[in-house]
Amino acid sequence: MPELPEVETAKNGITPPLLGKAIQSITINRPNLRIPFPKNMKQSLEGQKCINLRRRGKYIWIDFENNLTLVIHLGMSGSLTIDKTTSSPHDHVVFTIQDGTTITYNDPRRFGMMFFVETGKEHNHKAFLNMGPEPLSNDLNAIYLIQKLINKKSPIKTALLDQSIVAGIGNIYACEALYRANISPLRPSNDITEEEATELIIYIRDILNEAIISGGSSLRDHRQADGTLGYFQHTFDVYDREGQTCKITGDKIIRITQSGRSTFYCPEKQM
DNA sequence: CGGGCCACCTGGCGGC
DNA sequence: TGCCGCCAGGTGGCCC
Repeated sequence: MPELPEVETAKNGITPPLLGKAIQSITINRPNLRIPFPKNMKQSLEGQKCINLRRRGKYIWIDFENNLTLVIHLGMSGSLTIDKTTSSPHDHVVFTIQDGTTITYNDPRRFGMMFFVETGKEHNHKAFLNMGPEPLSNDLNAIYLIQKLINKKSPIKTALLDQSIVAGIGNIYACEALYRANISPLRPSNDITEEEATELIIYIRDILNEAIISGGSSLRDHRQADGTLGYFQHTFDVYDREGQTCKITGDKIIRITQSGRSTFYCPEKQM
């Protein structure tokens, strides 16, 4: 599921059942996801009360009373579900809350991960040390962005996927934001003007905010924590629309490959 | 050091 | 129907 809007949706979904409550028990069904589970994960969290939930980029941060923050990344196919009624071989971790509510982490491809950081020292961890600003905060602005792009020859689409430039943007929202901003994904990063950067940031924020309001995008049947489907995918302008017509120009949406990943765009609209 | 490529995994889909 | 290749919302290691 997981770019910023889907991660935000997942975090918001598990907040009501988890915030202010203690973990009663944890069942871990395999030794690892992309990396091994912390070997003390069960012992460290059982009986601990959750005191805050945060998000940084595509990572969820869950703070506990014992000064440990559980970091969860959903990889490509991870999801968190409250009181899941059907089980699957890919239900890797089940958190049972003090009132009996369960939160199940499911991840068929197992590209996700969980690890601990000391609360307040998150930024010392290598995952966050070099992470760029949150796109929905004022830390992302045109001056900053231009300065990051000025020495980059690689295409702007690739730069938007670089988490050290901006946090949380993935393949869908990079394509969609560039479409709205009328910027070709092929444009060299160092070719982007301050004016264009200003516009691009506005569209990045718009698209992420709209997706969050829609409950994120539900590709491949991915669901929100309460089991409902996000519906932002129905409003994609270019992503996964190869061969279909651009809603603005009427021309065909093209799919190309950049750095090994699909890019969708309208060559007539995006220059 | 920047950037491209590939590996990590499983599953769904289209083509033959 | 069945098999095979290709593709998938991410990240990071390796190699030029």
